[in-house]
Amino acid sequence: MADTCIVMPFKELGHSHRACLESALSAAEATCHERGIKLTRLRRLVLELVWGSHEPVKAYDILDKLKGEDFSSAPPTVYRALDFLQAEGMVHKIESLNAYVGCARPEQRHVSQFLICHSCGSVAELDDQEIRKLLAKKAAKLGFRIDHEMIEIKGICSACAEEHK
Amino acid sequence: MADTCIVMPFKELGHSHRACLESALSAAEATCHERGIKLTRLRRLVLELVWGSHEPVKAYDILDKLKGEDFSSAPPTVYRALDFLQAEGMVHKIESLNAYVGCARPEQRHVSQFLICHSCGSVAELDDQEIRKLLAKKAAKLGFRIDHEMIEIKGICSACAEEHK
DNA sequence: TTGAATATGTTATATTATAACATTACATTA
DNA sequence: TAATGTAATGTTATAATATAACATATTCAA
Repeated sequence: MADTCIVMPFKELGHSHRACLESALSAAEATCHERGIKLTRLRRLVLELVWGSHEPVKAYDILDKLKGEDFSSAPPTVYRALDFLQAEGMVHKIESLNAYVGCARPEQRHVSQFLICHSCGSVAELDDQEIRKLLAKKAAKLGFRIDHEMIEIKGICSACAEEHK
Repeated sequence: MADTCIVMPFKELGHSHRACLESALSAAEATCHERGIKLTRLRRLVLELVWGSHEPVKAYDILDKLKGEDFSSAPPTVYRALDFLQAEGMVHKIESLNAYVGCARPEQRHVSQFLICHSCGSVAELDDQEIRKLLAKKAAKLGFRIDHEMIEIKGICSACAEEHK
């Protein structure tokens, strides 16, 4: 199964979230620079807040946290920043949760499959060509042309399964 | 690809929606009878409204249509009916649209993959074992135990593709 | 330095969904 | 059939999510 790219694994033991966050921020900076777009202070801050954990973050929770900063904390502020970050692949929206997760690989456009642990709430992101190919094949069989795929799988991650054994 | 069960195809030329609706309602009646649960007048009406078309229907649109009937048209009325219908497999929620579609096979529990045409808005439903198996394999590889899968694919159905040729 | 484009602020409101408690309908059985 | 319990629905209020529309500020190129 060399086709499975794990864009973001479930958090492992000894995960340094500080390093994780910093790497995500530099990837975002680099990508913006490359694309000639701006990671403004607001956008960067929202991105940091989304990256606060590996659990999906809600727009209004971000909004609350913005209150400590010198930004307007009216809804459009955060939704606009999220729209930008989404469009640039720096965050993904989890549709079934109305929440957002950071993406570690904004520079590389990809199609994600999300695994969501409903015990610890954390999310892993895959970019699996085999899954995509199979879906494409099935769709083609029906004459359907795919533009966008939403795949969100809920269950229990291995760490949580261990714990409750 | 004998593994692909098309629970609900895209609407075909000459589709008789009257027959389609009636068949869905009898399937619902039969399933309720079998399970010893009640398809009350309200639930039946909401189910009919969801089955008004092959396009996902919004809760508040159903609510508006309830206004003509002698039911309360406060939100809980419709959400409760939808919750019941969902739990019994008579409707499915399309998470990426916050909307509901009818299911023609409530008697047979299944896992759906939805194809959503963003030109005509209509939805097809598959229950494809090959897709499920592949996802199960990928998840197992990561020690993830799947409880629930949401697969919503957006694109252009063949009829719409023909039309815009 | 001015004008166009982009980004953010602000106010209001739309949309989606649930909590909490009251009432009604209905089936069971004493 | 009256009493009782459960399921279903009604009602009021509010929570949670998201966008419209217009105002202001910033940036940057001409």
